[in-house]
Amino acid sequence: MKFANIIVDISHEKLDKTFQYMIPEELEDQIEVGNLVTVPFGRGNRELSGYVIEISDEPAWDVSKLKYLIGIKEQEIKVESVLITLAGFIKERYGCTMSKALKTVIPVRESVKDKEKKYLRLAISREEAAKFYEKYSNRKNTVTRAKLIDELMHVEEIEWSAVVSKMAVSQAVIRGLEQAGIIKIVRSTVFRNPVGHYEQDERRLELNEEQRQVVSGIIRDMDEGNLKPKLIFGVTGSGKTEVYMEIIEHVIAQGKEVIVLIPEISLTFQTIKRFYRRFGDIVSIINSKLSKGERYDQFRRAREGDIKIMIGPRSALFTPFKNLGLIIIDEEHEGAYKSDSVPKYHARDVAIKRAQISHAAVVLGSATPAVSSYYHAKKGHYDLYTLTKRANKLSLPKVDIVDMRQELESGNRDIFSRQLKSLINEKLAKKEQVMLFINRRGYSSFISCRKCGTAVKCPHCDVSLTLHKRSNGDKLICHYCGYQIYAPKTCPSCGSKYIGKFGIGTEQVVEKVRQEFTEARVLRMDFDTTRGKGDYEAILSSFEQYEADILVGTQMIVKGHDFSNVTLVGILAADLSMFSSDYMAGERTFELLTQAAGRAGRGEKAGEVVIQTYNPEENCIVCAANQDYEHFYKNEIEYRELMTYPPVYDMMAILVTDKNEEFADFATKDIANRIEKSNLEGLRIIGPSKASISKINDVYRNVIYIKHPDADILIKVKNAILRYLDMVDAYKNLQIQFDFNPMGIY
DNA sequence: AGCACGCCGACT
DNA sequence: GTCGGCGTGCTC
Repeated sequence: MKFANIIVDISHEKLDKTFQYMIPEELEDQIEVGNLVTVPFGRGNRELSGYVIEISDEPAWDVSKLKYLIGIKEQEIKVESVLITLAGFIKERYGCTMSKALKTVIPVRESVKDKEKKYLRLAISREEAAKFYEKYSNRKNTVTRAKLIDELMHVEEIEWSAVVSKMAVSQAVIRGLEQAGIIKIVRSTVFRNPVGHYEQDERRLELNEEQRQVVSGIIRDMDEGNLKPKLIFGVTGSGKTEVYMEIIEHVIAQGKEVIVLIPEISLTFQTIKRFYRRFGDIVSIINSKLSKGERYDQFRRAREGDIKIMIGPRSALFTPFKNLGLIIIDEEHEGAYKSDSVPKYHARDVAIKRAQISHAAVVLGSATPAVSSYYHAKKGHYDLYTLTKRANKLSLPKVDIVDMRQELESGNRDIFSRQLKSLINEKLAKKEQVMLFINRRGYSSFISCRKCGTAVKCPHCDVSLTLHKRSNGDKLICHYCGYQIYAPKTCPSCGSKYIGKFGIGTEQVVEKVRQEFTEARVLRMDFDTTRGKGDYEAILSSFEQYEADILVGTQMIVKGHDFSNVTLVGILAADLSMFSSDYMAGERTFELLTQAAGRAGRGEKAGEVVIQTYNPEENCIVCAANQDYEHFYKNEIEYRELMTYPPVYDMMAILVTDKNEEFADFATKDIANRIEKSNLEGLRIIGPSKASISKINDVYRNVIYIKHPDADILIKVKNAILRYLDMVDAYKNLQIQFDFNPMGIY
């Protein structure tokens, strides 16, 4: 007798566990992990479907209470079984429930109505049709019938909609011919193709020597069965995409499939077009703008072998390819690869896992590799390939660091340094464009009292409210819970009139730019101005077409867009993201600055970059200015080693939240004590402490960090905590969340 | 989630 | 005495 552990296909917390069923003898050798099966469930034995996630020889439950599963719903399991194994990995490592993990991994079978396409065909032989054609064309009132038959005799099959719209044949005619048995209507489900159609274009760029070496090296590794992840460290403009395409071509030629991950933000029309041109219809994309139905279609096309290359963000990782050969992660350092909702998985780790299961290769690419990736490459866990030459022979921009403390000392209290100001004027005069980048994260514009110093905070969250200009009166909005009030005129805590906005946001920068450079046309790009569907592209293309002189924006302006006429990039405040005690702040700042600086001088004209900062000696800023990754890395990894932070140690954040502050505190302490008592060698515990945002939406947040060089130990601790919480009744409703190697600090 | 069971009030 | 209101708890 064999037993199957099954996750039932219902999304509810209470059912979020496995249920064990007996496997009928006749199904015993058919059932595998990954099978979709039907089971009797509950008192009424209603039939539910569920996934088999484990098969065992021993019952884990009172046998008299076990039922037999009914049958296998779908034979097609190979892909699902890979994905379910992947879900198991996600559940285990990132600490979520199995059904949550399954839901991220397997596309929900929505009630998707396939778009039906109707085609017309002849129902009779061509010779017979010719007779009818004769007959109809000789009559006066049946010319359209004749026309349609004639067409069908030549092309065999026409789309219904084309017949009606282009040939101006009415429905009555079609129906008449159908009833006469001359034509038939063929229905077929068509998959929605979000890309549209492109001509394949055989022209390709000639690879340079360096690119060729990387390509042949990686291909050789793959063919020899060395499936260690490959990291391509290629400077901006070194032609990584060309390298990817060569490797992809090799994999496709072997009859295998490819997943290409790119950060959502750089999923631009150009990128897609490039892939489409090279590989044609076997390419598809998914992105967050696709509807669930469209997305499901794409996955189904992949599973049915219609497409071989899937391009998309994080979630493209779960494309149900049956014979996956390669996963490429472009811009692998991007924070977007880490999910910010549960399960908080990192696409890089999950990709490596999936590749391992399917014996596929993983290629990571970046101009500024994540510290952890470079660390793994140096340790020999990844194979390192480098591209040092800029394929298009552009020179690096000239970067200056301006010490804003000195500006202040010499009496300039403006947000623009004198140098930046004069450079902007210079560029404007030359009819060149300028990008101004403001790092709004962690320093948005809030209102505070000059007298008592308190900032106006959200009553439900432990954050300052952010000022938003509105025509009907300025508002203060909480970015976490959405709470909003009209901006007060006096300080709510001391009543002082000296209350005002503090800090800078994009809106203020635009205002200041308009004051300072009255002639300049200014565009703003941030979260607020890109909410609509095509907003993002609209702003970029408008700037591209020189409809503005200055583009002011947040992080999103620095990612991957090349404007040939931009010759100056101003980084208004480089250090704003470094105020926190966040161990990744340096890495993020370095990446951001390097990327921002890289936006200048992408055309023929040389570029200039001004970095304004209050910490001009800070390592990440100096290295970013010099475009010196190696030096930055060396410094950063020393710090991580010293502090035993990832990637040197693995780290798990344990977030404990509850509406009742005392209870949350008590529970967190209790959990921390349990961990401490376990006395695991080498385990380091930080906390318990309040999260840096200690309250969101009236829920109190505490955090504990545990660190250990071995990720498996952390996972064991996590599982022990979960078991403990399950045992204690008082913790039944306690919310606990895990984050493995978090991208920052809570 | 969905269904049975159960413990109350208002009906034939 | 019975029908059905929804509140509660379980589902291998």
